[in-house]
Amino acid sequence: MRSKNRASGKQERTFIEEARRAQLVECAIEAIAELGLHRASLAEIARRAGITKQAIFYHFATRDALIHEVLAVVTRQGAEFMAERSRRQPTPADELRAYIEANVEYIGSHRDRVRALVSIAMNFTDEDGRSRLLPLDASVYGDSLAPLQDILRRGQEQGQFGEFTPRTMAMTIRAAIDAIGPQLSALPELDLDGYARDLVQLFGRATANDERA
Amino acid sequence: MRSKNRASGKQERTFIEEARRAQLVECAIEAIAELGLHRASLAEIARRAGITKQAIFYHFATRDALIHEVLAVVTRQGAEFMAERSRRQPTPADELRAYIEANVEYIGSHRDRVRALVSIAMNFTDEDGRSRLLPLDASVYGDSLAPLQDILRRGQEQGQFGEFTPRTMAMTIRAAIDAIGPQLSALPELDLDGYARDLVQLFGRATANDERA
DNA sequence: CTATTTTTTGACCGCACGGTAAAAACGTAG
DNA sequence: CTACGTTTTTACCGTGCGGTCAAAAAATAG
Repeated sequence: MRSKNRASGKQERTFIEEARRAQLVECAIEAIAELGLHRASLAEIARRAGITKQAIFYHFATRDALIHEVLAVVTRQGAEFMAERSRRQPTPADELRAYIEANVEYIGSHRDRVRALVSIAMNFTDEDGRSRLLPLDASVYGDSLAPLQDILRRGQEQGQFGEFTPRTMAMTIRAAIDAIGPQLSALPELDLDGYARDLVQLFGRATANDERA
Repeated sequence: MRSKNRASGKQERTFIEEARRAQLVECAIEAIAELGLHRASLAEIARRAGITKQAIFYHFATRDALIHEVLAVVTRQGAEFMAERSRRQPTPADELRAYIEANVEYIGSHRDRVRALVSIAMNFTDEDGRSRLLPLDASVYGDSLAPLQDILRRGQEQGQFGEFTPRTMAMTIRAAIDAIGPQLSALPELDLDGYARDLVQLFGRATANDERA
């Protein structure tokens, strides 16, 4: 019984249910990446899954629930990817380089997911204009910025980095990275490796300590 | 007769019509900035103008026409603002500083317009996902970047700037500036003057010629 | 084979959207 | 006051949306 699952809170999901949920999430990602959030209707997502719209409601209570699941899946997978790539680096400058390279690589190899994420972040709003993503807003302007700011501060304390406002530097680095997504849509042949190299050089100079011997 | 105006192409618009059009554009800007493009329905815009939805069709053929007019008005006013502020500067480095400062100032003093512009740029799409803003896309990834790249190239030729890829540097500068909008929404108390100073310093270092005597 | 549970569908609903047509209100010149 | 052109409203359409409900179809268990 489903009601038993719900009541007990346990996720005794069937094999089929798990598979369908995963499939629907994937189809939602593709639809959102391709059409934007507000055009990715349940009918459209269902069509891509080879299912009727009404069947979605068996697996997800509302459309919002499906979108939230998309968010959860994408952010979790993104975190896993970044965790894999960010082996310990000897110095803050190396950490910064690794951070930029890993981010650019992720964006390049997961364009659909990034596109979908951006579309959701920008358009998943309440009846008023307020974002329904306080957790994500916090993650974008907090969690996601925090590790960067941490690297920058440590670099300054150790004298490897010069004087600057860590928050502004962190925001600028993230902005430069996040700008890649839209650019890829406009000009798909963009040389990502070269771009990453440019960014590493750019922010290497911007963070460098001028007063070095 | 209206048809006469249309047929001749002449804009013999009444005083009232001109005023209504301007009012509707302003209301549309506010609605889009507040609710996002897809929630800014004709009914909502009409409500803000104290008019019925159907009256809009007398002044604008379709909703798209109204949105396009919003775009035209905002971009034109923005260009006027920037033209005013960008007095000739003696060196490329000064030009770059002036460019950053003028942009940040504009964003700070026209938040609604910037928000609306961003929402339109991100969501004004065709039935497929393709942007309906080739002119704006060109302006965002071309026209708007071109003067920046121009400054950067001249600085390199004159030896005031060091070695870097002008396109990447220009993209990063624009990304840093454009990131202000979303940040303002999240934390409205942001110190814009300080932010502008930080950016000027940051990109001053990033563009500097290391091999200077 | 049958009974039961899980999964999917078909038929709807109410709603808000962009858009249309015709009539009413308004302003103004003769 | 009247006639005429301008502006706005009232009354509608058709469409697609998210969502509900009961019945049908697939699985699964006995």
